[in-house]
Amino acid sequence: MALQLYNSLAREKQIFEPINPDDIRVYACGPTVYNYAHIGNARMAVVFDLLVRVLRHLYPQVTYVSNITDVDDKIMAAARDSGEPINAITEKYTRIYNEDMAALGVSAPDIQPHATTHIGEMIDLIEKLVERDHAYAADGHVLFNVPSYPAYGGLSGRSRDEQIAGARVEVASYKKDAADFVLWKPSSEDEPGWESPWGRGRPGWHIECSAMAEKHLGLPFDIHGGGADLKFPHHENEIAQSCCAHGELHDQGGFARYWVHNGFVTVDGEKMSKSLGNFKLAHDLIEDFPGEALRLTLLSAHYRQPLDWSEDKIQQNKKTLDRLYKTVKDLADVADAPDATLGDEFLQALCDDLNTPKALSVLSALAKKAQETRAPQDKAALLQAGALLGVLQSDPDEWLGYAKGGASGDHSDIDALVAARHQAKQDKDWAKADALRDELSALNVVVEDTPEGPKWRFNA
RNA sequence: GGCGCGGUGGCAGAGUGGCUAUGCAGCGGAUUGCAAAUCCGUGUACACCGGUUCGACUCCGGUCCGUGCCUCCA
Repeated sequence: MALQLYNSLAREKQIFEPINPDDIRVYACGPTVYNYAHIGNARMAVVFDLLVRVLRHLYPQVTYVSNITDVDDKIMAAARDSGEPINAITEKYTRIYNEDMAALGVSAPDIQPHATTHIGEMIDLIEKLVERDHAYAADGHVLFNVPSYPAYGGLSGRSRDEQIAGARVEVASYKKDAADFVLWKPSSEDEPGWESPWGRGRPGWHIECSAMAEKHLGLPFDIHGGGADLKFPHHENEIAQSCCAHGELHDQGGFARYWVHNGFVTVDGEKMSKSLGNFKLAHDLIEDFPGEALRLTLLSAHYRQPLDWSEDKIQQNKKTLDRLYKTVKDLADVADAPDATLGDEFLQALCDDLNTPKALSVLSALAKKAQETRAPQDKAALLQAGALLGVLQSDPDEWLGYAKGGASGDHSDIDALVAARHQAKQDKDWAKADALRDELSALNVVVEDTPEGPKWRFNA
């Protein structure tokens, strides 16, 4: 089945044609690790996790690289503010990021390169750019000369003149052109730095992704992604650096063929951002809600659309999962069908530029069908569809609260109340039975009468 | 100002030139001592104004509103 992706570079949906169908190569810009990731950051991780899952379903091998930016002025500022060493901060937040994303069902990338371990590759790349007259050293800095790359601006769709007209920042005096950007900058003694042909310094932001993508994937590779706000300047600059370093002055696809950008998470219609203070940390949310409910919420809108975040929406998606898990529980005695294949309609939805809302509607239809037919292949189709989305993989008893937390909890009191109510029912003492139900409700316990006798669970 | 995206039923959210999206919530019914679950039924939705068309929510033009990027940003 043909995968279609909206390619930001072409500004249209295109059929994905791999460079080498035997190894699909994907790069997504990862976090700068100086504090907790918010749910907007998590959206990118979940979206690209899904894209990689779909690619793995379609192709025999996928190499997914997503970096950790562990050298950055914001990290230095965080270190100053907290008094902690820089590497303590970056290690801490890298670990937390990976844990939090795992809680959202995000599989680890195949390779998670750190910027600080690729300084040599960055210096090599900068040297190439200097040799080819695309970059120049000035005042301890090395800058990329934007006018040397005529195709500049192709991704974000703005000419160089437009950028200058809109420039909000003061232009440093050492720049030849207002649009030029930093590849390397000097570090003072108390700042992290590496020896280079231009003295002790550290890389600018954009060069790391060019260097790491090239090292781990080779050029050109298939798909490069990230949040929509990275289109300009970050991705624009990556393209400029990588294409110019290799003499690809005209083909913007000389770096990556397809550019995929996810939309923002908003709050009350406004972009979630650290400066507005309207952000929700993934780390906090996973304390309060199941990761799967958060993941489903992130997938409930198409990835390129804005997603307005609210607790109500999480609850709604949790209820959807509750219903689906009830279906799975219902089908517990239906045999597995290991050789069953994923339904076409479901895969088609995801192959249409990751149309997750459509896919979710198919998922509901699959659940309904499986419930009706109780056929092994229908059950398998439901579970496989869930697996591709990264949901519905927990134990339904666990999810629904029937699993009572193993040996840790003593529930003899609840068992006694349930038994007493059952006895009252046998005696047709409805008043007493209802009173006991109320007591149990107060303990957050739901009792369900089934043909096999009463069952109870904690109200999740 | 430049470039872009969007306005769909109570809410969320796809999609299509003519045929039920779907989910959550609600309503009616079946079932149930009660409840839960399940099943059946149930909504004359596509910002506004023009145009094209046999027919537009879907295409074109305009208007209004919201929102994003324009070198911190997923």
